[in-house]
Parts: sequence; structure tokens; C-alpha cells
Amino acid sequence: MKNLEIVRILNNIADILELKNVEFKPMAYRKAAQGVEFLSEDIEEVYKRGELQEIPGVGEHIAKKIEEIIKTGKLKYYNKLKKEVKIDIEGLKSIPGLGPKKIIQLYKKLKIKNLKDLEKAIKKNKLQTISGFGKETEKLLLKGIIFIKSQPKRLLYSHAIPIVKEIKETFQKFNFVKRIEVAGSFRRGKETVGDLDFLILSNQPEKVMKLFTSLPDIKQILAKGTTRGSIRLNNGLQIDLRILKEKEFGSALLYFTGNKQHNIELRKIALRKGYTLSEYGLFNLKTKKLIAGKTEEEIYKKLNLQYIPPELRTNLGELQAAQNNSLPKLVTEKDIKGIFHNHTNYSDGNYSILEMAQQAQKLGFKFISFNDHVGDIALANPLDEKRLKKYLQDIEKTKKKLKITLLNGIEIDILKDGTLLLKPTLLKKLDVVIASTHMALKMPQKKMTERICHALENYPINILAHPTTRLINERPPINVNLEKVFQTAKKNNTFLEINGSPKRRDLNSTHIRMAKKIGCKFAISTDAHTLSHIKDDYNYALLEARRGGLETKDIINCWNLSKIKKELEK
DNA sequence: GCCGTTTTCGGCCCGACTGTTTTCAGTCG
Repeated sequence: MKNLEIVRILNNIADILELKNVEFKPMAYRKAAQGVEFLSEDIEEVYKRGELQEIPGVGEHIAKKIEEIIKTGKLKYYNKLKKEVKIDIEGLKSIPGLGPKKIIQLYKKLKIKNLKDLEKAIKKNKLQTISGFGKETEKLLLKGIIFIKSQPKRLLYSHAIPIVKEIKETFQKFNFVKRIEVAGSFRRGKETVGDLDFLILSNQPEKVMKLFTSLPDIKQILAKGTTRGSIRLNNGLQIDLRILKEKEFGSALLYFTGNKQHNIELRKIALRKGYTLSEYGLFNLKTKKLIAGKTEEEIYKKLNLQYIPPELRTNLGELQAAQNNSLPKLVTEKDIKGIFHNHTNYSDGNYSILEMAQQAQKLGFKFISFNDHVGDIALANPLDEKRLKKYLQDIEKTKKKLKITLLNGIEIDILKDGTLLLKPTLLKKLDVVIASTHMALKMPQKKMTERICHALENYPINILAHPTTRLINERPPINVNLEKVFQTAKKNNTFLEINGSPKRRDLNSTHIRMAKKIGCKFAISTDAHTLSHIKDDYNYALLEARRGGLETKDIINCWNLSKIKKELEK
């Protein structure tokens, strides 16, 4: 899988060309890089089919370069550029306030090639000798270096929620705040956020800005104007604020929700229709008259587009779909009738079957599926056959005490050789068999693919859980041929899990899209180990499902119970 | 280097904030 390597090379080429002051080409290379990045399959497969130029942003010349990388593992053009420009652009660009123009100045005047050189030069106050650089710039860049060193990871979506809530509540206490919304990747439901963007409707901007720059936990005020401000919190998170008038709130919300590529394409569509679009509204190109701006809905409408939900705004085909009136009718919270994959104190959960079931019933679910561990992870206190019997009896007993439907089942390990600890005949008796990998995650791709496919083909598995086993910011995904796994799952009537644990979100939206194309169906699960997981975590899976463009027909949780039971018996 | 509901040539998204300037370039989102 050379996709990410190719993305990196294309982006690096864009950086170098930008530094050389080449016009337009950097944008072309970046666009091509994004096209490859969002590919839902191995680029070598695309190449074999001769369809490289079908990738958005890839034309004749970049396709040839990609071909060279696939064939030889190298790119002569890139190596030549690197020889010409011996600067660690990637590293230097990561410093806030440092862009291509300053980087080239630093190199020409002070021979600064990397972060180390830069730090040394700043400490000797050498930057001030260059025209255009002053004391403040030096200070800013030093702070930036320190920040980058201490800030390696993006914040989990679930960790951003309480921060968003607190800031919203702080502002909502004041009557000069008419409305407050959070935009950006948070609104799009991404699994991690780099920063938070708040939009506030107010006709007293000075008061809003004063409140904003005196929030608790501020480490640094990065910018402070009449309509825009930026702060950094002590935990490293950057918060951006825009203060707006009512007539422009919708266009600003649209703009700051992004993503960037979606915005760019949207503006191009506007231009083609004789408008110009900015965060201040949709205007007639000639008369400059405001056409729309109050709400996102009216802007999409004026552009002859369906309303596009934030989760889909990635420029991955949603604009064409909105033009053709063919956007998916995305699954919503109220469509979810029940949840799969819940653990109890029989294995590594914290609560009893009854307590977990009561919580699910209280939340209005129609069913809950229990899936405690069976397998070789001693850490999770797995069930042996004797305890499994007692567990199943306990579920039966609990059924009588509640209205909610209880489904019995297990989460069983797919062992190294692709076998499971329990026989197919025994598994067949359970309502819901979930299988997953937990150990030996570093196998080479061929072996790992065989392992999982062998399990899918030889055992009655209803749901393949967390198919890549990635843990965001902690553990990379396993090396597996997902296309083959998805095809095997489809053939054997196995649903693919969208695991809602905020660290997992596995499958992610890219994989979901790929699996949907193959024809797979999905199961939303909580992977709950405690009561709060039942309440919160299926929502993260739901976000991922929406980002993947899923509708109720794709997701077993949305079907009625008799259909669900029938499907699980297949 | 890419791309086309005006285009196979000539365009390529738009505006605020900052620092260092004497009117603007660079960066960021």
C-alpha cells in the first residue's frame, strides 16, 4: 500500500515548489495528494486498471510520476528537487507563523535548514538582522518551536466535548451573546480535532472579545481583533473565535465548518453561477449585492444544491451528489433501535447484565446485545465454557425482569491461526457472535489477511469487530488487505462493526465507504464496559457512519427486531 | 500541473490579523 508514501512525496514537492516561488503548481500537487489520500483502495490497484487519471487532481504528468513511484519506489524529479533545496520544509512549516516566504529568507540570509538551526539563530538574536523580521517575530517563532516540541497529538473528539460545552455555557450566560455555534472539524464529527472554531452572533463585539480573551486556562493570546480572535489554552488547544452579524451568520458557519476543499469547490460553483462566496455571504459577482448569508440552507439552495450535512463536507463527491439531488439520507440518532457489543462484569466490564440492560432500556433502546470475551486475552477475564453457561443462564433470567430484548452472545478472539476457541456448532446456538483480533497484531499483511478470512469462512460470525484494531494516537491499524476482508465478510453474511469507542472509531469513514461499495452491511456498537459508554459511545459510531455516507438500509441496528433476528441466523 | 454548463488556453478562493512597514507582505484559516 503505497498511498500514504505517494501523498507525502506529492505534498513535499508542493512545498519545495512553493519555496521556489513557482506559481499554481503547488496547488495542483496538493490537490492530487488529497485525491490519493482519500482513495478508498490501494493505489496500485487503480494503477493496474489504468485509472490513475480518474483520481481527482491527477492528470497526465502526475500520473506518470505516481507510476514511477509504484514501479521503482523512487521519483527522479523529487530527488532532483530535494538536491536543489536542502531544507527541512516539513519541520519548519510546522511552526506557526512560518511559511514558505520566510523559510526561504531564513535560508538565504542565515543558512537555516531545520528547526535546530532556527532555534540556535533565535537564541543569538540573529533573525532581527533580516529585513522584515523583528523582535516580535523572533519571540513568536521561539514560542512556536517550544509549542511544537510539546504538542505531538490531536485531541480526541470525545475529549473536546466537555471543553466545547464549558465555553458555550460561559458565553450563553451573557445577553450580548445572541447565538454561539462551534464549527470546524468538530462540527464535521472528525475523530480528532486540531483546534476549536466558535462563531458568536452579537452586536457588541468588544464585550465578546473581552470575555473571550479572559477565559480561564489561557496560556497565550494569539490574535485579537474586532471580529476575530485566537487563544491557546494551557492544555495546548487553540480556540478561534469569530464575531458575526445575523445577515452573515450562515455563510460564516458554512465557511468555518469547511473542510477547506469543500469550501474551495463551493466557491468555484458560486463563480460559475455568477456569484462570489465568502464568509460574509453569497454576492452577485457584478452588482456585489447580497444574495444569501443568514443560513447555510439558503446558500446551498441559491447554488442549486441539496443541503449537505456537515459530516459529508469533504469534497469526496458530495457536491456532485447534491447537484444531482442524490445525497444519501444519512442515518440519525433516532434510527438506532439497539446496540451491539456490550461487556459486563462476567469479563472486563464494570456492571452486571441487569444494570447494563436497565441503562439501555432507560435510554429507550429496543434491544441490547451482550458480548463478553471468550479467548486468549487473560487481561480481559475471558469466559471458559463453564462460565459461559452460567453467563447465558443469567441473561435468560434477566430477560424476565425487563421489557427490553436481550440478545446473548460473545466477543471471541480470532487466534493467530485464524481459528476460534469454540466450535461452530456451539457458536450457532448464540444470538450474536462477534469476532475480533486482540493479540499478535504485528503479523505481515498476507498472514493477517489469511487469519481473518479463515475465521470468517469457517465459523458463523455475525459481526467482525473493530476490523483494523487501531487506537487513535496510540496504536496503528493492523496490516491487512481490507478489500479482501470486506469481500469475504460480504460472502459470509458477516456485518462489519463500526465500533463507537472514541479511541477506536473502527471502521473509520474511509473504510466504510470502501466497504459499502463492495456491498457490505454494518453494525453499530458501543463496545461498552460501563454505563456511560452505553449512553455516549454509539454516538461516535453514528458520526463515523454518517461521515461514511450510510443510510438506515446499510445498518442492522436500524431494522426491526424480527428482521434483525432473521439476518443473524443466516 | 490541472481542468472545462464560458474555456483545449487561460484561468486557478477569499479576507482578517500581525509585524514591520510608511502602504504592505506574509501567514492563517
